Amino acid sequence: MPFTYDYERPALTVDCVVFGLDDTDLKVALIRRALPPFEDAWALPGGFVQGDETLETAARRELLEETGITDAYLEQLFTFGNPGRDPRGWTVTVAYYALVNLRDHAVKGATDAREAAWFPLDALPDLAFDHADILALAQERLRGKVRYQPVGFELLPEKFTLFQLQRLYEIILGRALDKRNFRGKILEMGILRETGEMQTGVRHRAARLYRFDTRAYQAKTRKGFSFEI
Amino acid sequence: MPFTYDYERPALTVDCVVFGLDDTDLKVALIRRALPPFEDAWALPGGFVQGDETLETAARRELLEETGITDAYLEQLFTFGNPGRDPRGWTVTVAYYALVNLRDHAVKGATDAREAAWFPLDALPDLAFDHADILALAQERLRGKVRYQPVGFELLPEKFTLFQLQRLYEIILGRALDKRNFRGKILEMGILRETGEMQTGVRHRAARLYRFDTRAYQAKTRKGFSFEI
DNA sequence: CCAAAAGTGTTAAAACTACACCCATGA
DNA sequence: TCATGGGTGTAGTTTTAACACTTTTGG
Repeated sequence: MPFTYDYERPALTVDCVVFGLDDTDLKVALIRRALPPFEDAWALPGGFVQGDETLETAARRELLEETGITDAYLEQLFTFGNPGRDPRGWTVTVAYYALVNLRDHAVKGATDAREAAWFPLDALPDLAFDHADILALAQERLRGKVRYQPVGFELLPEKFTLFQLQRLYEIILGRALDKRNFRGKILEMGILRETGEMQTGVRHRAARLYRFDTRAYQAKTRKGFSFEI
Repeated sequence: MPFTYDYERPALTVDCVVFGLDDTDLKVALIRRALPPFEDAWALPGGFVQGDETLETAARRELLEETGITDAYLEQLFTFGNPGRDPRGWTVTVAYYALVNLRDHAVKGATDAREAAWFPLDALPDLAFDHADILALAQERLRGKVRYQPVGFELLPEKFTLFQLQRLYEIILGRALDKRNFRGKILEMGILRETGEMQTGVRHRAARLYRFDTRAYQAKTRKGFSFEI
């Protein structure tokens, strides 16, 4: 059943840049395309938006269908609409970026009979369409955002050590941070709560586990506090 | 000549939130709609994107056609695609915000036989579609952006006094700033150049006129400088 | 002479930076 | 016993915030 319009209309897609963090790297989830164009090339998970869903709903749906990821932190990044960005014709894509923790979303992805894998940012394959541009913009946005909003926690498990948090910032910002200064500053903010639990199964002294205290953060934010690393 | 597709496609529009600054207020350019839906209601300037132009090109074209504004600072804001946001059917809009100085773009706008006018942000009329949401988001984005990037200058004439610049920040941020601290900080940055000229036609002591020094800013930025008010 | 903004320094408090050692644990 | 991170305090420096008066100009 075809659709007919008086004027030319674009195809509308969403694409997701999914960041995950492991012990040493920031990684991105990519899928291998099963169909032309760019058949067999790696690409961002994404697909066509349906007329009865919001853009964010479409992004979450595609994320689930193509990588098995649910409940990710998701935020709109930018809309790419250059003529010529898709060889099939006029296609506009609304790009999102997502933050997940790699432990929970470790090896899923083959759900939709498509191959999916995590790639470290410094060893990316060639990407389909203008997905390399989208990814570069997402990385830049993440670097900017992480300093002024507590989004980094989305990349960690619910309970985490201060060292994990520090390493997260070091990886994203690309520079070393001073341990004592970092710990002092972040604890001073009063937006972490001790869980009372300790790390287990590590081959060094066990660290305290903290949790991000959303309520405290929101309360402080209303009183003029602003997060900054 | 109709266009036929296998799947449903959205209509794609751009909308522009154009900010202008006068002596006391931040204002927004609105146009009065000539056609249904929302006939005679005030709305953001904008319109349909064509298949052979970029999104930004479309935004600039609509801005020119509907308000006569050219050469504005323009930046993509957010894409709104909720089903139901347009009573005519599935319509996705890529919103931009623009910064212009009101002196140069004072009373134009009636170009396209449409009524256009500047409204202060605290006395807005009811707006068509979800344009009130778009405008609110643009204002929030501007408030955030202006502190970390030197975009405020786009709202001023090319040559401006330090007092004009300070008032700009006071208006956008909504709080008073200390004169000596502000002047010290901004001059310290080394991104303003004295023009050697003075204000004329004011009924008080004439102030020095400065110009934003793009080259100095870029050079400093490459060396790690980062703008912050 | 009045109103309005121009222009100009200092000081106290707060925030930031750099820096080093002992402790606990599992391999 | 060794490697790995856990955990802790201080001093010097820099940045920020608060604060008031004289000057110039046009009306």
